[in-house]
Amino acid sequence: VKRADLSGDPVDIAPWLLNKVLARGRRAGRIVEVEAYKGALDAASHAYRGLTPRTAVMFGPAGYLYVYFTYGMHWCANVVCSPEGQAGAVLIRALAPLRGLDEMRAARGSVVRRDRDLCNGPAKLCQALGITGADNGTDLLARRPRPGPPVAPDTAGVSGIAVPERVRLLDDGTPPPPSPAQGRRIGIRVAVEEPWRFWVAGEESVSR
DNA sequence: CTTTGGATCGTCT
DNA sequence: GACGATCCAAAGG
Repeated sequence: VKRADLSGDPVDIAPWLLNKVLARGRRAGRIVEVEAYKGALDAASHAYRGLTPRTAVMFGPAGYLYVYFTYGMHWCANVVCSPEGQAGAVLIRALAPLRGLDEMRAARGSVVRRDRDLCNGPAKLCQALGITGADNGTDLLARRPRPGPPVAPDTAGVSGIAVPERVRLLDDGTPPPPSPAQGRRIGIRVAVEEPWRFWVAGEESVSR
């Protein structure tokens, strides 16, 4: 994935992101459901009211991860797609699990029975991949994990040097669906009518 | 399968 | 001080 491909109108970028891969360490899933948020042009966007500490990442360059906390307990992840000073983003709403299902299941808890329930929601996929506020501002296009200060036992490699598993956006060659399903966004109170949600038709891992 | 209500806290007014 | 780009358990069909 190239940064230029992610810089533009979120409504165009969103369907383009379908069938790309979101990965962290061994865990990976195919993006099957997204929503576009058009920043200053979109009353439902967190960036609608302008630059705040929370929304700062959205005002930066494209290809970075915007993570926010909601409902007092959940994290959700967005791909920033900002052409020149705009603050657009695409919310990742669901993944079809590809690899590291065992780690996902461990991270999600024993509640989950079916594989399709591991990542079929914006907060569920963050839980499955271990995405939290600590990942806000991550460059999704960075080639390699850079050595970081935090040396946690569970992330330390054989060498003893911490190798944080960073969230990445990958293209495994699967093209976006030629004609994705499209409809209204979910869970918002304003700009409800805009058809800026896109998903892979017939995919079972799309959110309920 | 669907519907309903509770949990819980960062963020901005 | 109000509310949210949600999830889950419980209960009913």
